[in-house]
Amino acid sequence: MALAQAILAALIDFPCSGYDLAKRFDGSVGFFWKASHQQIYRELAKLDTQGWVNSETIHQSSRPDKKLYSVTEFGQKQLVEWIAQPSEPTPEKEEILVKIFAGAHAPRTVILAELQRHRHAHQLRLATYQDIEQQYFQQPQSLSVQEKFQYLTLRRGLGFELGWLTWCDEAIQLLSQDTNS
Amino acid sequence: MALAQAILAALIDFPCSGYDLAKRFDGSVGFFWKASHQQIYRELAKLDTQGWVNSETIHQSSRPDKKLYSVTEFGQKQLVEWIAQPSEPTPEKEEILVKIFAGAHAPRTVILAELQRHRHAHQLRLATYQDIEQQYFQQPQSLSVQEKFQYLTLRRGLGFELGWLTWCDEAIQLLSQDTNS
DNA sequence: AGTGTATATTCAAAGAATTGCATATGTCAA
DNA sequence: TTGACATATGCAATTCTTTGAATATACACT
Repeated sequence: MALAQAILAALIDFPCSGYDLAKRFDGSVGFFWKASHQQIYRELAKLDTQGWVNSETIHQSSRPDKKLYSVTEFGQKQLVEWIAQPSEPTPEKEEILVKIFAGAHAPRTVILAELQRHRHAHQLRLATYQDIEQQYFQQPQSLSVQEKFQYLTLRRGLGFELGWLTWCDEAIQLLSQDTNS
Repeated sequence: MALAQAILAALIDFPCSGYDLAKRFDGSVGFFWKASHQQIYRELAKLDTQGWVNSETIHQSSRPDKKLYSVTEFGQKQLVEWIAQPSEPTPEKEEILVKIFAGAHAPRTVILAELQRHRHAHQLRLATYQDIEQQYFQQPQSLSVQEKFQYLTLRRGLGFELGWLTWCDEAIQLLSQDTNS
């Protein structure tokens, strides 16, 4: 499973606590690997016992104590080895496509409403990604190595959302033509 | 979980056995909802006890007996109700993007090789989808209702694969420019 | 004084998925 | 006749994920 590696990838440049990691997952890694805070805490504990990360308890006066996690050399080695192992494209699991597949058995209005909802959701995400692109990635040629890789994940996000948007429009158009079923 | 609904959707027009369903999942529904045969058998048994499907044991002389499953009226009602419930876009889980996110820590050649592998995989899938489009969906305007919905799932598949292909090319191009790290 | 929010971690139970195995029968080719 | 392959279904063990909590501190607002 790639959760361990997603955590290592997020932690490697910026050591932080489980709580911070969970928040970080909402903003960057989470765009392509979602994880709840429970998942993250459990995985961190496991990585700790395996020696892939180190933890250091930080006593805080104004807040609850926290554990600061950082990737060990061994952990980094494991991450690089995992990257080198060939992997298949992750199998798709798309609820909306299951709905469309069975769409002939539901009222047309229901299908169209659901398509509109999705269109809207993807529109919002697209706008978010476009904002990030505007703010941080104006000149793709002059990016640092780190930034180039981050830029590429953002580009994939943009492509995803644009693709969904285009498809939603196509679907709405095709299904609005006739009114039967 | 949408596995139950994916099974209903696949079964509703063509009643069949678990074995046939598993094969069917490889060819159509499986493009957007993967499931192993164990998953399918277990879920069918559950749907049977819940009354969402009926099963009829067919004795075969030349082959092992099989159970023919068909969706009940109650099952169909459940499916339509599920379709009407708003759902969020399925959270992404993409290993290759985790790899790219951590890409600065791995040798550039490894990253490029992995991108090439993915490019190839998506190329193959795109070709498959294009073949299906050529064979069955020449005139999108004159499709039956059933076919329209199937066509739309195919269109999403085409968009997916084309999007991946475009991104792989962009990534390979950007990462080939310099050779550091 | 009470309510809400942010920080910070963890447990327990249930549900889902994966992996590997086990069991049959029949056909076809080497 | 042996081995591989297609048909056909299922169990068991493990792992992974999800859901719903519980616990604790501190600050800000009303």
